[in-house]
Amino acid sequence: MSKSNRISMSVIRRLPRYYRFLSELNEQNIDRISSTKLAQIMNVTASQVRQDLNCFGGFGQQGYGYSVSQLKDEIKNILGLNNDYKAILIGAGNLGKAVAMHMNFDTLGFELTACFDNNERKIGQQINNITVRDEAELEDFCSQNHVDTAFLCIPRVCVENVLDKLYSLGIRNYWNFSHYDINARYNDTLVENVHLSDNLMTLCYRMNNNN
Amino acid sequence: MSKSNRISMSVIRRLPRYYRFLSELNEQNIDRISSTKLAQIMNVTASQVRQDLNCFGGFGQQGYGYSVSQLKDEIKNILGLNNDYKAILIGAGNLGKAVAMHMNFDTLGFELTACFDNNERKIGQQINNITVRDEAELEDFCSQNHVDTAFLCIPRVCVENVLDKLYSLGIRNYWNFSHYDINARYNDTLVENVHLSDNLMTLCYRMNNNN
DNA sequence: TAAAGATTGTTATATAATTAACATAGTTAT
DNA sequence: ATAACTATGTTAATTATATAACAATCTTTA
Repeated sequence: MSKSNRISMSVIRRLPRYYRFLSELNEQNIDRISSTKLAQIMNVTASQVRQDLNCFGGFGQQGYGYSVSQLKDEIKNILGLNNDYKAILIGAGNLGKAVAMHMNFDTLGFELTACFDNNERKIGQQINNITVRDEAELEDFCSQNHVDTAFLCIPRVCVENVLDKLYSLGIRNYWNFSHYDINARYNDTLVENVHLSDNLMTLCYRMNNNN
Repeated sequence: MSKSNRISMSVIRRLPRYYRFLSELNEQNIDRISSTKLAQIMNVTASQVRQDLNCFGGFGQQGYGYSVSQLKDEIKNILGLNNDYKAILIGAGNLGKAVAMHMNFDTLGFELTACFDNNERKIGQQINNITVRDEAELEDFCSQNHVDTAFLCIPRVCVENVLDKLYSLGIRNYWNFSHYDINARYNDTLVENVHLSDNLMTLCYRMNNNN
């Protein structure tokens, strides 16, 4: 984390991609790579690779390149994937379940510690060793357990209500699958949005204009 | 679609957001809005709003602003949401199910016409009036029915195999939830990726550096 | 161990995206 | 009908991002 003046979002959003490709190379027991080679594989320019990496420090060596496993670990550290941020999931519908079952949170810096829903039929269900709790227990749980992040997998109309509660309980970080604009209501929050329908609309546009 | 020389991806990816906010305004029976007002609501600059919209034509009127419902419809047309692209879903696991049940495809320019899985237990299940078919039927189905797009909700290791088949059947548009790099294998394809873990890693980074 | 080759880190250049400025044209109020 | 506003469309300026260039330095080989 040597020279972190202020890293641009463009760079930050590329880091997971570097991490993925380096992990693959590592699994293939390739222990050395040049920016040119890595750029080819990732379909970017070598310049970009070198500039991106140099935002965080000189991990390479002239005439040699980069050590795959070292670089992978560096990026893992930069991303902070060794963290153990406590997360709760709000909404145990299809999307919530998919998210809970599909992701390896422990390799992503998180631990899913609880799951809440307000639907009678969902409460009590098991998802990956976690029992779905009644949303009414949210306040109790959050005051008794440290919670860093909330994953919101509930319909847009339900968000405001839940968000106000979560915010009042001190939660400031959100992984948001709804279309509710969290930052507009609380601007001291940190939000990553997953707008699936936006993504699909973009595909639609591109299919129409084929580009 | 008047002055569509070449629209930048930055602009294209903002269109769904405009569409969402305009739809909201429309539901609130607000029939008129200025770029300044819209920009405030969306937390962007008025310049950007005007510039973005003017990529596609002069939808506003000096001294008045924009008609909300007209502008909404224009953007809907630009995005091509009136289309009826035939889509198939590959993978009826949690993620695939979530996607199938959660999205209103008809409002997004698509129609989900079939769903495939290679897991015995999944085959025959019903998802939103669609029966999960055996992946072995994929070839038959695609030759008997027109298919525009495939939604890939299968593990990375399974993609290559399925992709080769889909490509050979003429499918060139993909909504990809796996980490397989489709464009690297077939560069004449149109791909929108949903990389959930990349997104979560980004959140992790931002929590660490709180920005 | 010295010369040739490779590849980084970094600075300079080019391109893209965003924001600002403003003349033009329509709206509103009197 | 006219004057005072309002807000667009568009061009200009600024800022951000991506690419290219290259000197510095480590590696490899003979």
